Order: sequence, then C-alpha cells, then structure tokens
Amino acid sequence: MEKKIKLFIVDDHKMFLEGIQSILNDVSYIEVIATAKNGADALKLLNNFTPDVLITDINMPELNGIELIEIIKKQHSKTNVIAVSSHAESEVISEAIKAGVNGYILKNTGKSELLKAIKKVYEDENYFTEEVKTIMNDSLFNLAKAEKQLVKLSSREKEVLRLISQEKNTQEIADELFIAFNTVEVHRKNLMRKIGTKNMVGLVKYAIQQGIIK
Amino acid sequence: MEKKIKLFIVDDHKMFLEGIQSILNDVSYIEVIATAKNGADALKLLNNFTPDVLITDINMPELNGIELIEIIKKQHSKTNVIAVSSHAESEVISEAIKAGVNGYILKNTGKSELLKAIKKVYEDENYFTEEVKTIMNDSLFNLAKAEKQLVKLSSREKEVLRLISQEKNTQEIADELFIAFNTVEVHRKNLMRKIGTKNMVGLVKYAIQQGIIK
DNA sequence: AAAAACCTAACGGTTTTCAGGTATTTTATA
DNA sequence: TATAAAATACCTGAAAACCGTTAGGTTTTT
Repeated sequence: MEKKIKLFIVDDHKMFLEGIQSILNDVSYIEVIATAKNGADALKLLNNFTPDVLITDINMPELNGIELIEIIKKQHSKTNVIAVSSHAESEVISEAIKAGVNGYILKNTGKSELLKAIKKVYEDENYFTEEVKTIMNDSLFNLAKAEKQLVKLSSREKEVLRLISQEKNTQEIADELFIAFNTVEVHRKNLMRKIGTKNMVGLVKYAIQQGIIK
Repeated sequence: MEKKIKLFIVDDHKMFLEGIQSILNDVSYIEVIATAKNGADALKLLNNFTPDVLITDINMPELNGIELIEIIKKQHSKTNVIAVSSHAESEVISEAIKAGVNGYILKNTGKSELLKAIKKVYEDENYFTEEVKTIMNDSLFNLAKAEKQLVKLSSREKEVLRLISQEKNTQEIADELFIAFNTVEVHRKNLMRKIGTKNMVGLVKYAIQQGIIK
C-alpha cells in the first residue's frame, strides 16, 4: 500500500484510546491522525481532519456512537465508520446499520480482526464480526429491523429518563422539572413506547446501554 | 530497577487487553507474564504464575473483579492488585477497598498514570486516582463504608435479580422458578435491603454494574 | 403554510410494586 | 447436632407505576 490509511478513533476511555493507538503504531500502513473522547468533540475535529476510517465506541455520554454515525454519514460521507461495542445487542447493531455504519466489531475481538476490519472498510466494503453476523442472520433481527423505527428521544424525554435512572419517582421528577405529575407520566409512557419496553427496568437498561447515564 | 515488575492483566475485552499490553511493551521495567478474560480463568492461572501486580477490570461476568480481589488477597497475598473501572462509583470503590485492593484507577486515565500506579503498588504502596480520592474523601463515603455491610447475595437472590433485570414481573418470575408469588416478593425485598435501594431501578443498575446481567 | 413532532396537562381505571409483618421447612456449617 | 442462614409461603394496606385517551399550545420540519 502506497498511501497510509488515515484513522480517527473515538472512545470515552483514554486508556482504551491509547491502547488502540499503541497497537496501531506498529502497523506501517495505518496512521492515527486524531482521537476524541466523545461524539461532540469528534464532530468539531472533523472540520480539521478528513480520516479515511473512523472507529467509534457505541456507548458514550453526550453524543453517542449511533448519533455520531448518523451525522458523519450526512456531513462527511467520504469517511467510513467502524462501530466498536462491548456487547452484541441486536437493537444496537440494527440501529448502527440503519445509521449507515460500514463495520461493527466487538471489544472482545483482537488485533488481527481489528486490522482486517480497517482494511475492508477502507476499501468501501463492510466488515462485521462473526458474532454480529450471527445476530444479523437471526430471524428476529429482520423483524426487529422492519418494525422498530429508529429511536429518537427528545431532550425532555432524555432528561426524564436520566432522572428515572437516578431512582427518582414521578413526583420527585415533576418537582425537579417544575412540571405536573401527569406530564412526567406522559413522558415516561412515550419513552416506554419509543424504546419498546413495558417497565422502568427496560428504560434504565436502555439508558445505561446508550450512555445516557452512569 | 534491576528486576522487572511481573504483571498479570485481567479484562473481558481482548481489545483492551491487547491495548494495555502494547502500551506496556514499550516499558523496560515491566513484563506482562499472563492475561485472563475473567476472574475464574485468572484464578486458575495464578497457580502457575506469581505476578507482582495484578490489574483487573471490575465489571466482568462470572467472577467479577471484587470477588477476584477477595480471593487473591486470601490465597495469593504476595500479589498486589490494581482495580480498573469505567466509572467511579462510591459503592464499588468502597467494596474494592474492603476487599483489600491496593490501587484503583479509571479507564479514562492515561498511560503515565497507569505506570505511576503500577510502580507505587509494586512498592507495597497504594495508588488512587484523583477522581477516586475525591469520592473517598466525600463525607458520605465513610458513612457508606461503615453502615453498609458487604453485599453477599445468595444464589437464589441472584437468580431473581437476573430475571427482574430481564423485565419480568413478579408473577412471571414465580412461574419460571416454580415458587410462589409471595416468595419472589420476599427475595426482591431482601435484594433491595441488601443492595440499599428502594426500587427496581436501583436493582437493575446494580445488576448491570456487577456484571450479573448483560 | 401545512404537517409533524414536542411539551404540557388531565382523567379514570388497572396492575404491580413496596413496606410491614408472621411462620415453616430446608440447607449449610460451626 | 445445634443453630444460623436461606428459601419457602402467606397476609394487608398503601403507594407507585402502568394503560388508554384526549387535547391545546409551541416548536421544528417539510
């Protein structure tokens, strides 16, 4: 390869970021041109850098991986994106694909697979690890993809979700946001409808998974 | 330093494991003698290896970091332990300290701090990052430490917790375990008492944090 | 400008959780 | 083997969550 692959890495853990960089330092055909610790920072830096491939964590606070991918695909279409996640959850994978991700690998995969993914994605091909492909082939996956619209939470809903996840009850949330008890209930109901769960356990799991809290 | 510091690293993410190894490869006075992807594997390997310092993730399935630390401190007292975690939560820090951990750092800290921690802990001193120290100095921390006995869940309680975290209600859990509705309620109440929360949101957060589910 | 989405609020009713007990059997362990 | 801990089960009443629906005003998008 005559030209180095320009990489941009996004992860909220400095230790992980440095680890990946250290691994990729030894690879002659790759150059890490920038890193960021969340989606918002990444977007700012993308005005100054034009990476060939961007690797992003899915679970990040503020602006998470899925949202970042969506924006990149609209505004920086030359950059291909690999999502990295701790867990293989079909909803997340489904949303990442809908957002236009080019690859999806898990954190429990090693260096060789990471390099394969980077090369493939650089060449405008897709790369998904076996575990992810298994889930994608699952019959339920296509159903889920078809019937489940992309979850877009409003800022108010995220706020309510955050407070629910802090173990606050409806009245406490109402007091804190200066809105009526009933309004909080509506937000909660809409959250459950959008996220597709029937109780608060599902909500808090989603919140943690999406990095909205913790 | 005449002798290399022998390191053992435990983390369920291969990518993280390899990243850390790559970082530490460049450090002359450190030698990574072994790695493991969970607490159980680590314990097995500790029969063959005697590391000076063991670095372990806190959130792992099967046998988590806290439990691993407890066992190491009993059975391999020569090995000092550094806990690595994604988030700084006072309960977890408190339990790690009670388990006898020698250092506690966050994944959002970088290489230089990691090396400092390893050196300090190797010399039988403690090392805690600023963020962790802040939490430890918090007046509530000492209270929490004093009044909160170490959480020991029975296997049945863990089972119920797992099902609660799967968004199942009391009746569904009762049916699945072939026990009475009321019994499930007792387990749930005991879980809430032990974990120190007043609702299921707190339970599921604990379950995720402890790697009991997900 | 129209349509869609969002935020707000309310009502009535159902289901589930939560908090406080008592009590028996089984299992682990000192 | 004593006894402590765990698992089982039941009860009551209160609190909170859950469900369906309507509806008006605001903001954003098309």
